[in-house]
Amino acid sequence: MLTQTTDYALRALVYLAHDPEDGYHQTRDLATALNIPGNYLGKILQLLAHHKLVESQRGMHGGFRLARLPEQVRLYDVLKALDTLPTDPECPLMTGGRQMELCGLHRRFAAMTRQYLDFLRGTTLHDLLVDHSMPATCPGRIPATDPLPCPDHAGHRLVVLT
Amino acid sequence: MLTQTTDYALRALVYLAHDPEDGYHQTRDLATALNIPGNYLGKILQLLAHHKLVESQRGMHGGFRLARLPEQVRLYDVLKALDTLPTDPECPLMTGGRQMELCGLHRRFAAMTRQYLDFLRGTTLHDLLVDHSMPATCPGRIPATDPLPCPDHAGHRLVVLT
DNA sequence: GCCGAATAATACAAACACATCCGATTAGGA
DNA sequence: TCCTAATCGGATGTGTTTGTATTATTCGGC
Repeated sequence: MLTQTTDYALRALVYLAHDPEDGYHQTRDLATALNIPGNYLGKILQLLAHHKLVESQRGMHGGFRLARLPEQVRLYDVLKALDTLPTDPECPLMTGGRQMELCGLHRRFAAMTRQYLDFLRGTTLHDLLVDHSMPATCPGRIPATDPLPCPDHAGHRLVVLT
Repeated sequence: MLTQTTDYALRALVYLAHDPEDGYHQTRDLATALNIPGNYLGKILQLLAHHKLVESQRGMHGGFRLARLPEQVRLYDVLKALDTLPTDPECPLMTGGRQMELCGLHRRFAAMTRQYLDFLRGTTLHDLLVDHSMPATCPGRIPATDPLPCPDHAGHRLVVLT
């Protein structure tokens, strides 16, 4: 569901979103705090910077910070920047005509995909932070399917493992 | 959403499911009909055979056929055989303790994943064949989210592209 | 019962993407 | 001017998707 790269990116962004006014955070700090290979995280952050999701600053006291408010960064934007959005499934048995008729198999997976995309479009970094309950903006009605079992954890950023 | 291999496998199985009593179908025929590289399809079919989803017969008039009735093959079984089921996401920030507490990010993706798994468990090859409407067994409530736009196409197997 | 054609089964390898690491370069602060 | 940290390019290992070739079965005809 979540590719490694995407997971790393989202975790870093959530970290940065905790208080957006906090200035720049260095790659190394993020990497150790989030338990992510530093070199790779660097590349991911660069990608996010190219797509204007984070801003970078070189030199001393440099690092990365969010380029927008957490409310303005949808998961959709992140996956798009990383090019890990699921593709619109077309039935490969129909590719010839413009007749966009999906076979039963692909129609179902298309529905799942659309639901997933709705979820990505309806959820922002801010939603992930608040987290007391599922956000009203989540169209996937996930909470109905499965009420969250675990209690929330506010000081999330401090709970990082060894 | 659907990996290439999984898509190939499901398409081949749906093909075979059209009439399960029809005897054996050769890899080459499946490959040309479904527009799938034959060599690779052979490997996939072997995998499915090892997992008892299809039966194989060598030699003249040999090939592959379903090992069970279409109603008894869930998408879940197929993905499991191909080892492409999504893994239960655990929050990587918590891996140390047995305290299975997922952070907001991973909790949401876990919910999406569970929904996807329910869909896979609730859908069989037979459901894909009938296809007049979403099957009652589909717990993902996908139809509510998105009523299927396209009309059904019964003679699916004959509609294969050039 | 034996031979040869048909077909799955298996092995090997090339091309590509993903995840990871490393070293050299560039820019900003003190 | 130095130190620091991002930036950039390449090298490595693994997994996926595909192609080619060889082997092992099974069937049909003689």
